[in-house]
Amino acid sequence: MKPVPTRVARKPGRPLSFDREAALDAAMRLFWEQGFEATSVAELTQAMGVTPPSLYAAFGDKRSLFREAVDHYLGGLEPILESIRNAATAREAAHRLLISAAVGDTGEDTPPGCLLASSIVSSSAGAAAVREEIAAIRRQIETTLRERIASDITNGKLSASTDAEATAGHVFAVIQGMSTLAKDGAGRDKLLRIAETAMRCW
Amino acid sequence: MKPVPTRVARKPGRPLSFDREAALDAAMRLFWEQGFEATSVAELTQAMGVTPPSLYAAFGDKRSLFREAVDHYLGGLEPILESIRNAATAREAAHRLLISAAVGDTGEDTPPGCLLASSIVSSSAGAAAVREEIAAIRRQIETTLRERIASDITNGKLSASTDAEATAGHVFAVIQGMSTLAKDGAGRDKLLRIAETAMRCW
DNA sequence: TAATTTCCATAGTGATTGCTACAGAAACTC
DNA sequence: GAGTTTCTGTAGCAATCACTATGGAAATTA
Repeated sequence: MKPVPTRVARKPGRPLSFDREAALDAAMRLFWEQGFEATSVAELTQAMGVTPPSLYAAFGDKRSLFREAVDHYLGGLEPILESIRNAATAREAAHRLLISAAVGDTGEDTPPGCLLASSIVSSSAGAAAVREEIAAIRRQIETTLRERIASDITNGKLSASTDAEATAGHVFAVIQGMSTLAKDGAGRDKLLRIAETAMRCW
Repeated sequence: MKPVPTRVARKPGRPLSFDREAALDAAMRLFWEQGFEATSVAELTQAMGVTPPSLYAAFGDKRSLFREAVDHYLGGLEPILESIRNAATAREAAHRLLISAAVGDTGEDTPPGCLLASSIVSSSAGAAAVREEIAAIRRQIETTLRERIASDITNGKLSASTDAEATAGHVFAVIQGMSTLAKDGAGRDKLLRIAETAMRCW
């Protein structure tokens, strides 16, 4: 059998005239800074360097673009959950989450705060469905941490009197809160010290 | 001199046909639930039982109404700051703040979460000024708590190695975060246990 | 080159945004 | 009652919202 010539998988017709990844990154930054509802499609097209029809052809509607931006921000949800499950101890998992949040909230060339924590905390009735999607992601991370804590309790690594739900909830509350503090002007050093303070209750 | 008859201070002309306080309360609840930007004036007028011209005559514009709603929510900022300053210890002040937040975030006939914490965390460029006003209130409360902690350090009630800024920031982060957790479905019991967990780092 | 396929720019859709002009109704003072 | 003052309801303002129909340009394959 003659080998089929390795054809470059190229679709017929005119190719995209813009860098899809770069455009998505620009959209992510805008959502990160202003939130989902406060960011208009007009602002998005301008920041992405793309006209409205191209945006809708490439990303669907505003909600789909936002979902993709969130995924682009997280770099996939599953790796995050896995890193929690695979940490040596629950305490270390929590510690890493807090430090990552503090650092991520105060990047030099990214908006302050956390996209996941701040882009839809309140919403109009119309955007309630989008809000719930993001809330589900937040809850998934929290749940995974709670299960990791519960696992350490069973293994004896943590005191049997530990309240897994409250401990995970506390870590998560601090993460959410640090995002607002960052948006209100707090710097990386302060956030890192808050993270260390939060770890003292373990 | 004949005493001037104690005249009831009544303005001439037709009086307001609606209860200003009740209308403000309705507006507060809507802002509390949906946030500042996601709440439209049309929704407000409907919930308040008032037509647009009456709303604007009584409260100015949407921003002024929001400011008044925030004040109505807090019951004045100064009493809160005073209760922090007058607490027996900084620790007790923090404890009370956390418990009040947990309880306030989970009222039975009020929206979940905290108006101050969740109504403008992100905003469009146009509402950035309003956002900053609320951020200033948040910072004032945090600063007052930090000063109360610093005071206890000087008095020897707290270890000299205590990081006042990080400790106050931690309390504040938990308060902000609990609001999001409440909006995501957490109940009062869970929030109260998170508050107790947060106090363990003292 | 011809045919095909896809993308892009212009322009505009109806709906909603915060806000207000206008006219008339209502409650006051005298 | 007359006159004044203020509030209310209708109706609509320009601007913006998310989104799209259409015609033509561009890059492909054959």
